Amino acid sequence: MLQIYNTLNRRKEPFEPLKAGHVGLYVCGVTVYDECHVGHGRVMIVYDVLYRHLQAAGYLVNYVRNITDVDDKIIKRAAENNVSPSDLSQRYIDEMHADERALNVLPPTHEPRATESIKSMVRIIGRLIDSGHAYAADNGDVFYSVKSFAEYGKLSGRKIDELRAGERVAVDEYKRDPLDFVLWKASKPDEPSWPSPWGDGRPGWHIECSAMSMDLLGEEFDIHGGGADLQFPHHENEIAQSEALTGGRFARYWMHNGLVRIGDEKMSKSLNNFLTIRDVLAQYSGEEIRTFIIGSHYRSPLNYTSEALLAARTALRRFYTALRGRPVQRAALADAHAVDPALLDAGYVERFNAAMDDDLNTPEALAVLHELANTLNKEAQLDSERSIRLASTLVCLGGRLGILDRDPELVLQGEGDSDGPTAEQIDALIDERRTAREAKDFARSDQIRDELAAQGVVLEDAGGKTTWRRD
RNA sequence: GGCUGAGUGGCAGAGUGGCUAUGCACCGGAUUGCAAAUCCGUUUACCUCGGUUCGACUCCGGGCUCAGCCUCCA
Repeated sequence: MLQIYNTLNRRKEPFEPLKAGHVGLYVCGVTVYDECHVGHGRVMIVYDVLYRHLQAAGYLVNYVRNITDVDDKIIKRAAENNVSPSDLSQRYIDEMHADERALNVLPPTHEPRATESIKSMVRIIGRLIDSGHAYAADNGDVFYSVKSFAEYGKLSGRKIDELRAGERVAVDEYKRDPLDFVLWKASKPDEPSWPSPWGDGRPGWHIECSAMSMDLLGEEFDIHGGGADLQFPHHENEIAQSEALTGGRFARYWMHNGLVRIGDEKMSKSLNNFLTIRDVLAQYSGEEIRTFIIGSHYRSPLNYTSEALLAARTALRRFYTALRGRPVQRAALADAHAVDPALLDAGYVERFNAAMDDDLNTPEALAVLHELANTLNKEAQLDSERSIRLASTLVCLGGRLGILDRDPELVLQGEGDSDGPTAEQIDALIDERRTAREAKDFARSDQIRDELAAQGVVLEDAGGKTTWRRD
């Protein structure tokens, strides 16, 4: 049974969905004013792995991940670039989708944009004002009254008094209390705006997620996820708005992924120390990035280093080497819910599931795959029944993590790699080398191997045959 | 200052109140014409000080160090 660490209670809890067999999952997506960086990539991948695991466990998952496409930064960046905010956000949405494809991230069930749910936001804000949880200020802004919600702080473990003592909240003359946050922002003349009972304006960030999640998942739903940096104030505010509105529970399980660091510091736009997914893709494959991400537990901080990326590359090469030449019925494994158990090794599947059920312990799951690869390597015969079953298990379980779904031959031979000799040239040299070896002309044979090695091509003689791969 | 969380072998990174994590690296061996890949074996741990316990890296408390949040942030 799946256990999830619930930030609300600070412990692992058995996952019990509201409605048997169904899961409503909401994840805070990105604000689209720039390219996605590795930290965004981690969110995409972590919840993609959760999505895949839930599906494999037989759940019908309604996975919602929003797009914030109205925001101060978008407006500012659009003005700088002399384009409309909607053109700017559309451009970065397209780029985000390209990044996701490169990282083998499945599209969520719904990907709502904030600008498509403005009516819901206005309705919610109106009700919050009616019930005394919000107030309209004289300048057209609407604020949420934090002290009107007794449980404020329950997610992040803060108390209103302590926050107040911090004295770091910006003072705003229109706020009744410095802790209050904006639900609706009056717009300036040249900014995007929508009509509302409080004048033309646009929504605050926090209300967007409450509106979109409730629109698509209902007032109460199963899992809400996002980066650890959103815990406070964003998620705290979502809870305050939503539970004040409905009087009931909002999300039942709160999941927070750890942040990506670089040089022991959080990778972020504001620190300007980020690498975009695109930057990294110039050097490493999406699958390598993905393997790097799932190599640590999702709640831990993760340091970005080239050593770690190279380690991920090595790990993948080991898996693909183990799979090379072994027949696998890929088609039969494609549908995660409907794999015939007879095709798989029950022991490894069980260990893998146990790791994943333990709050998505992907490093442990990966360790199981390494042991599986080891067992597979010991099975000398490529097409024995056992070999096929083990290889199928490796591919199937790898697929649950979103890796190992490519043709080993193509991966090892550097699919799409344009530098270096062509496959035909390599094959010709291998032929020549074989002739030399048969004549015991090892000088020539080694010369050919060295020349290819210098061009990044590694030859391997095994079982009387020579195979090659690009390094 | 307050609130979270973390400190594991050369590196990355799981986990457990007493039993091999795993991968990379290192060393030795098998295999190979030599390599590569693979297999086998070996070495190196649990921040610190107390407490609980027959026994703690694992539980409890103090300390130290680090990170995140308290302002937009995945």
